[in-house]
Amino acid sequence: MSVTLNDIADKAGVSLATVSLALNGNEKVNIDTRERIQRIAREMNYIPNARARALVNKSTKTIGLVIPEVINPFFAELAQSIKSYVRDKGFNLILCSTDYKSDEEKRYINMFRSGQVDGAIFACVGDMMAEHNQMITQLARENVPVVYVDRDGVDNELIPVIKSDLFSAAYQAADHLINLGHSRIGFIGQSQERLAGFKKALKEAEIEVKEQYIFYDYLTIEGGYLVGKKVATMQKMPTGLIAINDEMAIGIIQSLTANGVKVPEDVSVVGIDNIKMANFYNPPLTTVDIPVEKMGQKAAAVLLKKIAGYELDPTEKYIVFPSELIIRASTASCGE
Amino acid sequence: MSVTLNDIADKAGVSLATVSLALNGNEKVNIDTRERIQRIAREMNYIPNARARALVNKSTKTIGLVIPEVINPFFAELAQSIKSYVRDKGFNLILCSTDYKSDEEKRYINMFRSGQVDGAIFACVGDMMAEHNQMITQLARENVPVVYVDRDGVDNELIPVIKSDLFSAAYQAADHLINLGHSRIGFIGQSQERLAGFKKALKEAEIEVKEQYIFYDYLTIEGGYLVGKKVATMQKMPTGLIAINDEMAIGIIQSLTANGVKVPEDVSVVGIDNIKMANFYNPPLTTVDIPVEKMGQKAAAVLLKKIAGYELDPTEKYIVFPSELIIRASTASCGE
DNA sequence: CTTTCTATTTAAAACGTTTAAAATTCTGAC
DNA sequence: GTCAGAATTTTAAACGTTTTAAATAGAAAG
Repeated sequence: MSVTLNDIADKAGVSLATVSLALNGNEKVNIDTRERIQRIAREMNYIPNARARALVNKSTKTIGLVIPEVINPFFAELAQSIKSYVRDKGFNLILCSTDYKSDEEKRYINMFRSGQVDGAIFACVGDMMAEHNQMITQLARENVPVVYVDRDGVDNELIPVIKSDLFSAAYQAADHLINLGHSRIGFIGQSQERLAGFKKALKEAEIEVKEQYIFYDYLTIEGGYLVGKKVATMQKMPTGLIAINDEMAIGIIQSLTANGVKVPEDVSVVGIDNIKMANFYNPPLTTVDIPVEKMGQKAAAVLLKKIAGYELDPTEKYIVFPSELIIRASTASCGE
Repeated sequence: MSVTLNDIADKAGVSLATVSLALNGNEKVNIDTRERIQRIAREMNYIPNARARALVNKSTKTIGLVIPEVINPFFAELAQSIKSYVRDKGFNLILCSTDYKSDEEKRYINMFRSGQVDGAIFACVGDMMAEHNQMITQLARENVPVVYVDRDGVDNELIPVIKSDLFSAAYQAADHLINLGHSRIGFIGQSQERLAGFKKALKEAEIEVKEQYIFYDYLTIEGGYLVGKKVATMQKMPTGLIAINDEMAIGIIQSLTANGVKVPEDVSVVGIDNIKMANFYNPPLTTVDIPVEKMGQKAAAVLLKKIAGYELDPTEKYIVFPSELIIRASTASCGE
């Protein structure tokens, strides 16, 4: 159907090898022949067959990105930045969203094992069952380059980690609320590391951590909405709330407002991530900025370096990006 | 490095062909041999090489999705729904975002021509230069299955179209504002079809279309923000505004609010798309629902049908999904 | 013990490239 | 005109599967 090297060879009256060499710009083939072949190839509208190339080069020029979902703006931005980076280097991105299902993740891992990609980035969150991590480690042992984003691994030598400072992000958020005079502060999310940062800040301020102010709902807008509902019906509401991501924060604010609780007058809410919408929400969201774009770029750079076969610098095996508090209008001094 | 059919053949003491047949569950190979080979393959941790398979099967079990950007929730949802659908059928999704650049789109088209995917969905918006459409048509002629989403093509026989009723969406939005008593109505966006729907509604109500109320900014939150700024400084503001997508609507509301113009008291704003955030925004956004998820599924279904080599039903060559007005709190009766 | 089927296995080609090594052609020097 | 060496071209293997056609083994029947 489509034009092959052989077709060109026939038309040009040379061997297939010469054509291949010529089209790859090999200096060994005579300049006249080379240009003639290139012209003929152009005329015949030749496009090299990627599948055949992949087989012999042992490379598909494609990398896999595993995330829980695309709808989540944090991961969308991550995907965007990784895509831009790798594309500049001639790679494509296979988007692998798991919908938080471990079976999906396993399927992707097996796909990666089959050589369909040259490397992979895992940016999944949530409770990582041992089995996944083992499978991913196994994958890496089979010499498929892998990097983790915002997810800790067992062996950074094998799988480098690029992450944000989860601990500090939560600490900064809590610290901000404490400085505003809040003492009944809640936390919503499932991240151990962030919870630890939160607790540290409270402890330093000698504020007791109240279990009833800690929620473990889904990390979505809807999850946040549910939490807001619960909070609104408490006899003694917290006056400050920290959500593990901006989407939840928005859901919380929305349901608080719907239930007659004013933000920030009655309750202050802080998000984490600083997604684009945070700045455009009503009220504009106080949040902790995570440099997703930079993280994505770095993760991509490290992955491509591994794919190219270079040794990583020791500093590239575990990179932590700092977070930054962004004060907007969803937080205010404690009114009590 | 990794285990091949040959390795298994050696260990099992049979030929490579037998192994291949056995692992594919071919009934011709003796049940005992078959099970023995399967066991050995399992023990050796065998995974078939996707690259080799792709070459001989002339299929990568991968499809390409071209969209302007992932960050845009509309396209994120589209991507999500297409991904889920095709994955159930054993395909993977290569995410191709163009950042609205035509060169990027061309690069992707060439990649598709090289056989890196089994088919492609183009969901790009904006001004489609003739050159792209020609290249895509050419791609389709070379027997790469292609479908368009929300984008018209020249030849639906060659490239089926799955779209929402762009015209009616704008008509419904305008009609809603008119019913609320508005007569100074603005329109923001770059879609000819939608603009036509908008104009039709005004014409039916015998309202004049004012050029100064029509804006052609970027289809992003920031674009909306700029429009809002412009509107807020007009001596005679429109009292109703229709944005081509919800993100712009949100940007508009945000800048209007920041400039002391109240929504919906002073100005009513209608979006289009009904993204998740629309329901959680403050105020909740009146918008026109586009059934993205269904559209994505349908597009995927049609594409896979083409890939499988089936003829499409005549009804599958041009499918229009209806839109639905969702009234929330960003619109109100005209106060004047 | 042939013969004829059937059941099972295998050899070999094909997919479309890349590339190392071998073969050929060309050059200039003697 | 020969020869060494360089320049150019070609042969052939390799990548790891799938699949068709051919080969072999086994069983049943005469």
